Amino acid sequence: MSFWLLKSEPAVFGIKALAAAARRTTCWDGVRNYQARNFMRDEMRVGDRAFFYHSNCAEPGIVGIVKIVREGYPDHTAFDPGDAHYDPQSDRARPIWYMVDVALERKLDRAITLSELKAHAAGALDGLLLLRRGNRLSVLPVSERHWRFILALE
DNA sequence: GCCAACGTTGGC
DNA sequence: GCCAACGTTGGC
Repeated sequence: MSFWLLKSEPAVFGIKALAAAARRTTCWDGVRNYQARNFMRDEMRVGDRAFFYHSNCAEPGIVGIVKIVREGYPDHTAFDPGDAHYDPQSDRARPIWYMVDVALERKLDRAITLSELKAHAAGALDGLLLLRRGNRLSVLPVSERHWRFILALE
């Protein structure tokens, strides 16, 4: 089993929206970055776990845990001219963008904020991609060692 | 293939 | 709202 971190803006789709979704499940659509796509298309497996991270908000941080319930498949929002993530380069015969389905496993008892994670940047969380300067990846792997450490902070 | 311009991300 | 970082685009 592998571990991941998925970013989402709470104003767009936060943990509350996921908790309210049918079967507490959603497709992780709209990712338009090749590296992030490759992780979803090629590496995520059913049963993998991911941190649900709130970005671009007052208090960025990890707020929940989700599990991957469906492996990479074409992101249909790329085919829809009315969708904000429409990409005319992508079509059903040759899809460019992929997504996975995730289900909420649980909300954390408390949010683990970015500033709290940063406090360990030079120690136990050295190498965590989220903390790399200027990191903008919205889907990124987390080592098992880092996963366990972060959960112990909760 | 280089690289400047541009758009987006995301913390603050 | 600002701005640094960085991915993408497109002219050459």
